[in-house]
Amino acid sequence: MFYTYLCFRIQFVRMMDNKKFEKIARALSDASRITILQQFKKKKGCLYCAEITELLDLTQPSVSHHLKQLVDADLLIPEKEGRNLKYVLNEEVLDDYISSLSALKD
Amino acid sequence: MFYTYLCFRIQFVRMMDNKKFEKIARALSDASRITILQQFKKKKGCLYCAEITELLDLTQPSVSHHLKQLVDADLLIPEKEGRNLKYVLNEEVLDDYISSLSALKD
DNA sequence: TTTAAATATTTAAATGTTTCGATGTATTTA
DNA sequence: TAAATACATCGAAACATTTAAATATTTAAA
Repeated sequence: MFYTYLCFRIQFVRMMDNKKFEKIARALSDASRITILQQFKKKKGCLYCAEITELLDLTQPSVSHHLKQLVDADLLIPEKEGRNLKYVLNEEVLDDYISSLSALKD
Repeated sequence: MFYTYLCFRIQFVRMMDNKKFEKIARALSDASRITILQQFKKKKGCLYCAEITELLDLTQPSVSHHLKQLVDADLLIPEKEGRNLKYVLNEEVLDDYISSLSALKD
């Protein structure tokens, strides 16, 4: 006797308006910010502000500015830990953005 | 007797460098250009320059500028037809961009 | 071969972005 | 409580983008 399992995943896509889409695209349109996001892959989706500053060959105010763009676009979620700041990658917003892009093809 | 078909699609993902990714994201970070891309859904993936100019409440040179951004990012493929210009949505590049975004999550 | 139509380019003004130095604000440690 | 650490904000310079008016180019039609 065999059982066949059909596995699938339901993704609840929060529909994104154009303003939001534009903001995310703009946040993604900078070399430093792309570098930042790619680092999350290596650190299991969470990174500290200080680690990012080391990574980037930019001054601390510049890094702060870039992180603000990513947080304002909801791509990163900031979590305060004492006087340090931890950032978590917001995969849901990334998925919503991807869904909006896919919708352009239908 | 039953036959079960497992259907799948192999997508050949052309790996995209950060420069390219940045260019596409920037092309997508403007309200007018988002509006342009969304129109393709309604017109089966191809649109004429004149249709886009009507759509956009901008002067012809401005529209020309926006279309250039999208073409330079390879999101649109221009095809000359006499003195008209037809644009075709480049779904492959869109897929590559989506793949690069998905890769941020791994 | 003029003339008209469709699109591109140039130029310039207005606006937005990136960057850094200087400074401000929390928070922890001495 | 004073000093140190981590991060944010302000102000200004450099640079990029958006937009439109004017003009150029390409192609088709008269």
